[in-house]
Amino acid sequence: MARKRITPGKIRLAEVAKLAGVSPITASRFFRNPEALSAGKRARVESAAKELGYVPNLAARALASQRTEVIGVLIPSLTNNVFADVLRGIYDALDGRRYSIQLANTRYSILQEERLLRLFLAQKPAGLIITGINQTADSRRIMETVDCPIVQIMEVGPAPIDMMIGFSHFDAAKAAIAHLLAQGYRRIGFLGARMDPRVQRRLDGYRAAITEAALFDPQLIVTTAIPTSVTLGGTLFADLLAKAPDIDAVFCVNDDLALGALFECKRRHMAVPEQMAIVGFNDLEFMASSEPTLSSVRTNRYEMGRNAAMMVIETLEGRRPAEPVVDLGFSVMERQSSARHN
Amino acid sequence: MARKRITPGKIRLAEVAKLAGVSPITASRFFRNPEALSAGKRARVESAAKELGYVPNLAARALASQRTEVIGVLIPSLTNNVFADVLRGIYDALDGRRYSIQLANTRYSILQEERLLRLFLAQKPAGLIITGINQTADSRRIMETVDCPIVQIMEVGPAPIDMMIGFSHFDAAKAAIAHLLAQGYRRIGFLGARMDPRVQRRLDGYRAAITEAALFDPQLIVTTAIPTSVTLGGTLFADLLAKAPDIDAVFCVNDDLALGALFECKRRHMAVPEQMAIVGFNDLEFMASSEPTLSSVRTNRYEMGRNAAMMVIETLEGRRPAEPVVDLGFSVMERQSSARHN
DNA sequence: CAATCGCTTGGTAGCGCTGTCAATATCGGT
DNA sequence: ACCGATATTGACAGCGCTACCAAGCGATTG
Repeated sequence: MARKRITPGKIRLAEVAKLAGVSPITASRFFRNPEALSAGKRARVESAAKELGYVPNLAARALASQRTEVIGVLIPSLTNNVFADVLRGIYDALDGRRYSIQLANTRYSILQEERLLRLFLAQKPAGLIITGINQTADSRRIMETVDCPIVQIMEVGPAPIDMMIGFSHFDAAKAAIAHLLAQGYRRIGFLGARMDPRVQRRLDGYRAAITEAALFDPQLIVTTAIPTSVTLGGTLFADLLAKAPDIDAVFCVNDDLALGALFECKRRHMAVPEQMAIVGFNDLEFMASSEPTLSSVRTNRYEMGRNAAMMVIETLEGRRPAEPVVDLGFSVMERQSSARHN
Repeated sequence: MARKRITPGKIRLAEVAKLAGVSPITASRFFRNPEALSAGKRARVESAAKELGYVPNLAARALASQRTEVIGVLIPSLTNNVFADVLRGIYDALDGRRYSIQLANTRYSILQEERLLRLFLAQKPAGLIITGINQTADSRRIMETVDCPIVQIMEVGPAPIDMMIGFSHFDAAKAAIAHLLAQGYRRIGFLGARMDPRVQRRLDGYRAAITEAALFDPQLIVTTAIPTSVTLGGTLFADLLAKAPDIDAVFCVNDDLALGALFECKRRHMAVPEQMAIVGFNDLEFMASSEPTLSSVRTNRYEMGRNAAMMVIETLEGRRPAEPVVDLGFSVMERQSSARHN
């Protein structure tokens, strides 16, 4: 038996079209490509839509058009401040646009990432933003075959899947060490936590710089797989001091560790920078207002998120960015904690 | 003319049903309510789906069923650590479940919130999580008429729209001040930034406690609409000292301000807590490992997010929580920065 | 003046799934 | 063995929108 499942009060495209005196398909076009309509009809549809308070049904649109206006974002952590800034950039770029964000947390697991990727791509996203350049072979293959703009963020490297925006963690760490060396420090320790691929590359940069200066010593390196925290910074710093009591500086792979190291210095009544220089990474807001102020490597996280989203949007709108790989660089912020070593 | 738009390679529910030897509707039921099938068919559909790598088309499902499996989340800030924890809780609760999250940032504007709310509700979300209890009258009316579980988070108060989980910011601030009073402090300053409704209630709590002790003095209060930061904490603390040089303690509405105040003390060579006690709010991770360790009011942010999501899910699954309003409480973490005043 | 072109508009059918109800199978009780 | 109740299964149409193609129409062209 045919029982119409009509929803009485709901305003559909057909209602708008009727009020505007056009066909439904013309009304549909108004929402997708207003320029295709003649000025008269455009105005009629617009006012009809406003009068009725029409809101398009995205599910119907997605089903009929076989695509969505959702941009998938895969990040490894929700807690890390670094990603908060990136996300803010992404959301800001999309503000007021038709696209929306679908966020997922890979928890630093590339297997989890692959699973989420399959889930995302099955729903035909308009675009994809994914963290880093270390995906599983399968993930990579899937992404190469899929037909939507993809931006890898947080770092740059060879062979982008599609587009890429970030900076060289290797160079950034190397520059931080170069700064310490230039300031006269010689026994420079390394503190690393979580040791995800990007942190690993910072370690490589440290190693390269310190080896070039013929100052390498494995005793100077303390790392752990444990997620980062300020408390952990203190602990790792204590470990480092136990292994190498004669260090005169420490490079921390992020600012939380640096802050933890600073507090540990205070607890031990070690003067910073006189007895111990400290350099962090990311340049979170607090680094500039601690006592002493803490040196760090500034990374452009908000811009990274914002630009990544813009690259996706522009590609979708047919204005593909001229340069698919964007290096946003970094800058070493030289502050009190790494002032010149007498 | 009828030209079928058939997508050749795609696996639809019909294909799965055919391979399993059942009708499409039975296969459909398998994915929504497996228990409704006989064991035999259930196994057949399951293996057919796996063999074909079937992934349901969510747009079609949403269109046909007139609902989505998306839970909308409205938060005022993406940067604030506090919400990072809440979000983590929400995402964790939904992990492995069918529901997904649609996140939106109100930027502390209830007008923006209302706009986003309309946008969300037009897409018929499965549920909604919204921050705070201060919505526009229109927002409130819209939410009251909509038929999906709604949880207000971050605080508790009278007249929940539907469900509510949080704690009393008034009581929490009052408890922090009570602690300082009990420790022997008498001239207790207040530092507030952003001054959103919840911060406002913390100010109310401060005022109530300090008035009860007959120690109220408007000179002790420094607030600003500027968003919070560590740097701002230092600045506000300096302002406070200028207005009331004789203060012996300061209560900061969040931990960033508290950290900024601590650094400012160090810059001024003021001993903490001997010359200046400091208490923060939220108990972020670093509070326990600073030097000196910083007292704070612990709030259960992760649990709040997690429970809010669970309340939505349980309602959706017909197991509505017995108690619609959950007070998660708080605890005053007494640390070195507010040690007993001689 | 017929042929051509580009712009705008409309008709038709179908996107993949599920709500509704009907039909059939199964079962225990008497 | 029969009956009604319950558990399973199926048929049909429709959710609201857009892809596709065709047609109308005035302007342009040789």
